[in-house]
Amino acid sequence: MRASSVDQIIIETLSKEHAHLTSAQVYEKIRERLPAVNLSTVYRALERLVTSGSVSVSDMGTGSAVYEILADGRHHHLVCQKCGQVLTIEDNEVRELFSKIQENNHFHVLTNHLILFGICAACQKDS
Amino acid sequence: MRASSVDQIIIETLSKEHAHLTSAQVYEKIRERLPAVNLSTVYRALERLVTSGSVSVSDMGTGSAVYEILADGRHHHLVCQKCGQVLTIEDNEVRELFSKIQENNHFHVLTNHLILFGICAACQKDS
DNA sequence: AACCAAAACGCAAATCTTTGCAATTGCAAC
DNA sequence: GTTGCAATTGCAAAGATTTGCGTTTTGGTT
Repeated sequence: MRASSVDQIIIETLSKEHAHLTSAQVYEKIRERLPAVNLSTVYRALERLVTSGSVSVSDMGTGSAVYEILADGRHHHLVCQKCGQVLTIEDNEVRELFSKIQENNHFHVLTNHLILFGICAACQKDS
Repeated sequence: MRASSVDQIIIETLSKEHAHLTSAQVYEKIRERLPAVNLSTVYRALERLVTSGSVSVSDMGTGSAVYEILADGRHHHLVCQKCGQVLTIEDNEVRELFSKIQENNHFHVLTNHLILFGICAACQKDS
């Protein structure tokens, strides 16, 4: 892989934001520095970064995928299907399962950002 | 929810197939019995069935989501990012994690079909 | 410095999925 | 049976993402 300026700027942007950004949001952000960049170039750069493991992509059920830098501690998310609330859970809650799956199946898990859908505590009470 | 004929036919179709079908494949199949049905109707019916828990949807990284009946024993998949091979793992390997997450976070997990990406044993040897 | 192959890019088109809206249908109460 | 309302549908358009292809850029080699 070559050092693409788009890749670098996306990493810098996502590192500064520390948030889930959609492709469109990433596109807008990096256009401040690369005004002529094309959206498909952003998609391809994001794909490279996800494959290389520096960025995570997740479908949180909002209609478009969201991207996030993976530099700081890994984490995962619980998305409430009723109220849309997003809970964050730490990686150690999940890593154990991944280890077992790796042992049992001789499969090296690369997925680094899990999204689980369900119902949060508050919405469970409501019903 | 009302008894939609499309919902019923999709369930019957997926039950017969016992496979991962794309929305386009579902569309073609049910057109044999409902020739005038619209693709967006199929999408909406699939969404209902997924929400109600009778069908699972997963992005296996093939460009389009795949749908599967959930009637028979639940299972999950490991997708090799090198060769594309799909391994099936049983629900008990995963249910334990879900239980812990439910306890720790008072969150009722509804996700019923997990897709984990990684590298299979064979491809690990190759590299 | 010139050259080459591979990687990245822009653009347009294709593909996949969702959505707004008006029309239709099914179910239940009357 | 008909009336009313909400769920479902078709259609067209919008939105999200991927892809083919010709061009440009990059990094390494001569």
